[in-house]
Amino acid sequence: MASPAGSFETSANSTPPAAFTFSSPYASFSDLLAGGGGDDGGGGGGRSLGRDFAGTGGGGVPKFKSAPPPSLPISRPPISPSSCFAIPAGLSPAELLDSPVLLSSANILASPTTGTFPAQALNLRIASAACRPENKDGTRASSDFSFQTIANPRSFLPALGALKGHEPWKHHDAGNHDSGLSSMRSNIKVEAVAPVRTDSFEIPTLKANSQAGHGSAVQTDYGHSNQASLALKDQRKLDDGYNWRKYGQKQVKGSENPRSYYKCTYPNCPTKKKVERSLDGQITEIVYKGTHNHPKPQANRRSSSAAAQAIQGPVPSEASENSFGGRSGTPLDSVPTPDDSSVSFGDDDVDMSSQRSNQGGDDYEEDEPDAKRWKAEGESEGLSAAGNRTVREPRVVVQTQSDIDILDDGYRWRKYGQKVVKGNPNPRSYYKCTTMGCPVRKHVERASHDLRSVITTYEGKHNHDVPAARGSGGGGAHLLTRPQPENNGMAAAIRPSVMANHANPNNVFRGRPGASESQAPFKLEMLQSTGSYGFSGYQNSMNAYMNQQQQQQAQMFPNKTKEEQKEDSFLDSLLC
DNA sequence: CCCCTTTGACCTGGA
DNA sequence: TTCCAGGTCAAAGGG
Repeated sequence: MASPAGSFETSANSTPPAAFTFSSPYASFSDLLAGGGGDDGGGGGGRSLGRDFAGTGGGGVPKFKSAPPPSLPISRPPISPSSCFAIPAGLSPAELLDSPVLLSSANILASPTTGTFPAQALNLRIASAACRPENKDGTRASSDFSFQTIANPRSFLPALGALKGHEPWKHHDAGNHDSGLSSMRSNIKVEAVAPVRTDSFEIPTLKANSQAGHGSAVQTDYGHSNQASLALKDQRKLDDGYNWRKYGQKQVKGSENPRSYYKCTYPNCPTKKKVERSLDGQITEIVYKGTHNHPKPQANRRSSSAAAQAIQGPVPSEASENSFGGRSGTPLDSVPTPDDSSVSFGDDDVDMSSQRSNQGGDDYEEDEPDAKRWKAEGESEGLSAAGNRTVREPRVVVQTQSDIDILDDGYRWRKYGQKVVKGNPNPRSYYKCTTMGCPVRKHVERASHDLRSVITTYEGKHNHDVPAARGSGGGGAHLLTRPQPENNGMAAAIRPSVMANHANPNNVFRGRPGASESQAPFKLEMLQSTGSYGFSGYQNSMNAYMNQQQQQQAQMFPNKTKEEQKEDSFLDSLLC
């Protein structure tokens, strides 16, 4: 099966789907609204949801697979990472990635939900691609985009810790006390410490329209693409601080890359990971499953990672507090890095594992993104209050690439996995609602035929209100992730698809027309012409609702609010 | 001897 | 019911 990056690369190199272009027809989100996403190369015009899904089903996949291994257009190495990525002091690259700076172009396939690039897969694949031999014709594929990378993202950790790691425990304790729900899940919130976002250091940017305009000196070169660094990176990717035992390997259909299966060797630790390597040995994908229920092993562990650590060198101390309550043994272990996959996915490491262990589940892996697992979870979770029992009823939202910004549906999501599923070469990002005790998950993937279309499937019902919008005051950095009233009609259109199922009796949307249609998909047309669907009126309710929620949140999470305000103002300052 | 990888067979769930 | 694909098991072998 094609890997996410494989798809990305292929898309870039091979004949793209008709609907996929790298030169965005939309200068802005509002342009998209005006354009309606219909003039995207002839394939998208007036395209219906059904058509999109029909397209997703598979026809293109085999073609995808059959295509020769593409080479990613990479600008010429070597470029110093520092030269290709100038980040103001104190700025987390992760935040940068969430900022409109990197989302100004609709061409960039950022995470549909967070606006963050799927760097986990992306950077790995990019790294792989960078080392890939040239095309048969002796050239690297030309393209209008290139990738850059930060070879040693740890250099940004101080900023990361300063920005994102402040008071992580306090932050979550607040939430913990606030709920009578499971105490386990709420214990740790790693989003501020090692969220998926933090793995997004290596990012694609468009050569042609690199985010100038936003004051961020983002260049577009693939720095540190030499084999040595990549070898080290690969080593680190596998060597994420935990000890793994390989228990299987398979040749996955549709992909020339063998997939290896690893288990964490720690007793009773349910964590597994899949590692896919390209033929040249480069890691192309790492997918984590489950979460560690233990701290990382000490530095003197037997694994070869010691060597990597020696090379890595020490890391800021604040980062070490971010791992397992600061009990982490080594700097390396404790630092979330883009390459430290276990950490990047490991925001679940803590909360989920504790929950699991407390529940006495041995190999129960809540993070299993598969439908199977979800089903099992739905059966076993039972969940909190009666009436809140999870009903895994997929709801699907199709959005265009340019709608990435509105995929923030108001809830806060934590990415816990990613997987390439059959029928779609694009990776499916798995997210779960960060509100403790909330069973809702969603997975997001791009349509196989129209990379600008994003399919979001919601599972379960939120048992809480929509959290207060971060930076709702209009901070620049959140303009995209937190849509503003002028252009967030689609965001509002998305949100109720979740909220409609609220168990909260105070949910102001209870009476919203169509609220009972919990499974009714929001179609592309709905997203593109909100007015015709009466969402403009809904927006008013939405705004009112958000205000209400913000007030509540301000009372419930004063620290959090301050914290986020700090973040917002900080990010705002970067955009000035 | 221990730990790890390899690898073919087996299991399971979905179509 | 059958087929298929993904995931897992476990024996064998190597370092």
